[in-house]
Amino acid sequence: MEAIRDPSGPDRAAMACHLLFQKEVTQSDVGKLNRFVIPKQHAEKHFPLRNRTSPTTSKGVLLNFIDSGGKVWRFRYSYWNSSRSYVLTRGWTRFVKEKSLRTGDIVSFHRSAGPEKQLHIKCMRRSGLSQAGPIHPVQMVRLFGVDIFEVSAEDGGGYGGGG
Amino acid sequence: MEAIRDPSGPDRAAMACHLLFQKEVTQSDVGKLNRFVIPKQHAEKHFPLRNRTSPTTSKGVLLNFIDSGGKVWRFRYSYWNSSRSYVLTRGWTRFVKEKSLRTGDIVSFHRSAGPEKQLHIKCMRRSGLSQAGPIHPVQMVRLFGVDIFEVSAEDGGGYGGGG
DNA sequence: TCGGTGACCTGATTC
DNA sequence: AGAATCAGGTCACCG
Repeated sequence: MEAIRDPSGPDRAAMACHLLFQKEVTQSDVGKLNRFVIPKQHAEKHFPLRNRTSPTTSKGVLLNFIDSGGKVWRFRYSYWNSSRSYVLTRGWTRFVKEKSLRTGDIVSFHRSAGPEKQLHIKCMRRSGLSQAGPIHPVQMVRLFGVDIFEVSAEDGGGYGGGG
Repeated sequence: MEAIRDPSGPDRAAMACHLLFQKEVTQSDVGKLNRFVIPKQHAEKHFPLRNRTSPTTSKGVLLNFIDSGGKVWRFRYSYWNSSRSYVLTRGWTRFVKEKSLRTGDIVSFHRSAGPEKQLHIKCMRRSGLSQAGPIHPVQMVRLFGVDIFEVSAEDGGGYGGGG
């Protein structure tokens, strides 16, 4: 397994997703802190918590993401005033465990191109030619077609599949 | 420790303060734990957090202390259930750094005798005849007159200068 | 009572 | 040089 492109052609389901952003997970993201920090520029662009009518959405929201196997993951997403950072909290640790996420792995967030605007989450082993590729924790599902490097054409967040 | 009296006579500003208590700081007090443990008997006597109307002041309070140079230091003061201890947390590390506090140094807490009841904080190098005396981090201010050994006549805590 | 979660904090680093 | 970011921490609450 040396490339993340599937030589047989792009995965059709993946093709329907725009990449929003991806992040190399840190030790803290997969450790005992039970939270995943979303870099601010991505958070504010794709998962806005504030708007002009409600500038302080302090309690956060629940977001649903679909993984490569079709399983729905519901994460609590909120803003921490103290560190001025956006985080996924409740539900995140379960995802880390089931996917066996480790430091250096890549997690990517996507939104389906169709009218549903469903959010998707994918992950793959940390890069390195000998090991790059999707993580197959339980189910063997082919994923990560060419869309992994697609530049998102979407602007101005909003949730199609949240809550 | 016997050399902390200023032989030239009591400092007038210091005279206006009652000594509440003093503590020799530990490694933990000046290390990476970012907290200063206040011995329970002193904490409960001088900085009470609980009262009959509000038995659980879990969030703690902010206390202002004036140092020998007139600078105001605001510390968060709270009770940690896990260790059953009273601690200064937020703001403490900055004090440690600015004063160059080291293990064995003495930190003392005072309350002004006037109607304002302002809290004061002072510190001095660890004892040892060759080095006892006030710490002069930046400004050279004479401090620590005879009141250092004055027994506080105040009882029953309460904050004159907090928050 | 203890693990999961929420909120808060800080320093190194970056910008 | 001051402000912002965020990785890596803390403790409190709750079931």
